[in-house]
Amino acid sequence: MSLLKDLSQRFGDAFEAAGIDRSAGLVVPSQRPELAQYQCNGALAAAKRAGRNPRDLAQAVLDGLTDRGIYASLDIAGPGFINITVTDEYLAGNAQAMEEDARCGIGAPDPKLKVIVDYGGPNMSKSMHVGHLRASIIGESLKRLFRVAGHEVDGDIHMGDWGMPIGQLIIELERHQPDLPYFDADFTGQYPEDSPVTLDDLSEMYPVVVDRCKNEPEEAERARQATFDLQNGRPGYLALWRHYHDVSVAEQKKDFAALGVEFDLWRGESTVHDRLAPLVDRLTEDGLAVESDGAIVVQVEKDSDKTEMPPLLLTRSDGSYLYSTTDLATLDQRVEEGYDLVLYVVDARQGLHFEQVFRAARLAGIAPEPVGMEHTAFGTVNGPDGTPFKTREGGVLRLADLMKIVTDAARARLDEAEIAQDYPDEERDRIARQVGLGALKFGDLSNHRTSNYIFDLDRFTSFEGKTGPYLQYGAVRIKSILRRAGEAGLTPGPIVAPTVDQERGLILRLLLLPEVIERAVDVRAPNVLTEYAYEVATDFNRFYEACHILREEDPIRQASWLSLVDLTLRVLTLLLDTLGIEVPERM
RNA sequence: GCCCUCGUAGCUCAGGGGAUAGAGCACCGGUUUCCUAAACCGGGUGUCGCAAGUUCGAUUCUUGCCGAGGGCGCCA
Repeated sequence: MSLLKDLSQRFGDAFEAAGIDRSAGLVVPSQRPELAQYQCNGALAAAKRAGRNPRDLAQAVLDGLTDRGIYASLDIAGPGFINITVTDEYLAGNAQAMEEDARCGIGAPDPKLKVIVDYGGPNMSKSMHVGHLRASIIGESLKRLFRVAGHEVDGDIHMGDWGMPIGQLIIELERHQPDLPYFDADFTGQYPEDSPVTLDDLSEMYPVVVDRCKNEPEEAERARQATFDLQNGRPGYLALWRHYHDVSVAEQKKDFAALGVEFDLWRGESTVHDRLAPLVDRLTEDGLAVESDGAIVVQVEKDSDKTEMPPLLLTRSDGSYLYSTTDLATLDQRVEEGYDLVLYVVDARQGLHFEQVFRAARLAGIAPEPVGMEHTAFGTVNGPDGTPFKTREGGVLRLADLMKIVTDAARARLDEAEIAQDYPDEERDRIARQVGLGALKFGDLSNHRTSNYIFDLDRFTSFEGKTGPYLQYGAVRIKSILRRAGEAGLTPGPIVAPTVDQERGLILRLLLLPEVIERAVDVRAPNVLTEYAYEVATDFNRFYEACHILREEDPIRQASWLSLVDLTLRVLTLLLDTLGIEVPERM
């Protein structure tokens, strides 16, 4: 059990003995570290409900505490705060228990959930730009976070591969190469095995055709028709779709791998295409889906709505399907597969869409009440003018280019460091990539998920202060110590009571890990982890300055410190890994 | 018009019913015969957008207003 849970239980017992609900015993880290290590505020809130004096109640709680030997001091402050400081022996015992636990004290979740994280995947045909950065790394981080917390988790890219963009790309290719067999409805032979286009071709074609469809209604109509034909199984279009799909996936697998993003499932809208018609039929038979202006819709408004809620569109008036349809069908599939919680890591601007889909899913019984559906929204990356970021040339910044910029900056920093001179080129390249990506990911993830933030290249290419590399550097320092200690034949031993402030501070920090993980899971926010990881690294760096492990003469103390930094390294590595940040061996 | 998100230090951002609201950057200064100085130590700044309300206590919750961004049936 974590230290905070242990203390909370002890105080809960004492509150119960005083006739108050045990939940009042919640113990949290002190907001005034110079006064105490922990505090319990329960007496304040409980006293007024019970009609008692807060300070008297706090005193009664203190009187009712058992095992008083673990406390170094207990006192009542101000209107009724209980300030708690524990003994160094108690701290050491908790740290030792954490060091011995394979999960660093992170408890099992209750209940354990089967979770699917939908990263709001990219459309086919588009190479990734900075806009995709947030969905990818926030989604990846949340997936890892839930896994670390003990849940069963799958990450699904959920590609946008069955909607209007495909129809648009079909008519655009036909415009360029009308003689290809895919466009001949009467063609009965074998379609070519090789794709007629590369992803670069698709990337070029896409904005052109989107623009034309916007300005020319007849082109938009053709794209709609092509989408409809594809969705209804026209063989040439299906064959072409397969090519589009394969070249897109091949490229995206490379991009995501370079970014360190690993999907368990490479599904997409097309995965559920067989379920679309039956789903619409079913909802129509149930009377839930109705015809409206030629389209089929589900009315999702509630009496409690303060404003009109537009219906969810299941089909266009031509009978073709939209992403609402595929999202609903995908949800249907996920519930069948036993997922308890679905997280949609998608741009906040799609909030209304998800509200509609979730409501329709509840109404239709697709997702019964216990199944959680959440739009884990994230904000936009803006330029200095407050609107979505564009490069100086007015285009989008490609993700691959951004990664090169940060890697080059890290390499330049490495060149300045004398210590890196003798590293093999291969290792230097790897370090540059790890550090650059570390800066990039930490910089992005340390913003709160939902807030829009201003794109600042300097933030992603600076490696000092509150940055990813600061954390990596802390971990590297520990690896160096452990390496040298090993060479000197030193071995870690039991963690003993701390005697130095910086040592005590580090232990106090490390012991908070289980609650930090819980909090991050609760609010689905990686920045809870970045904040804590920075504090851990800072506390370690202070300890490092104050306590010279290899030079320490007392072998008991030295062995204890080796265990302490080993635990620190495990915690840091766990946090960085959850953030998707790698730790080099040296830097 | 309605709905959603946001408004915190010069800049970029955290935080959150509790005591004295934090960090990085920037600026000034200090630390290296010692485990990696991508580090550490010191130096100061706030009408927490404005106004009411709930509360023993509000920057945090509620409402209204102002400002920014976004969304509102056949795009995703």
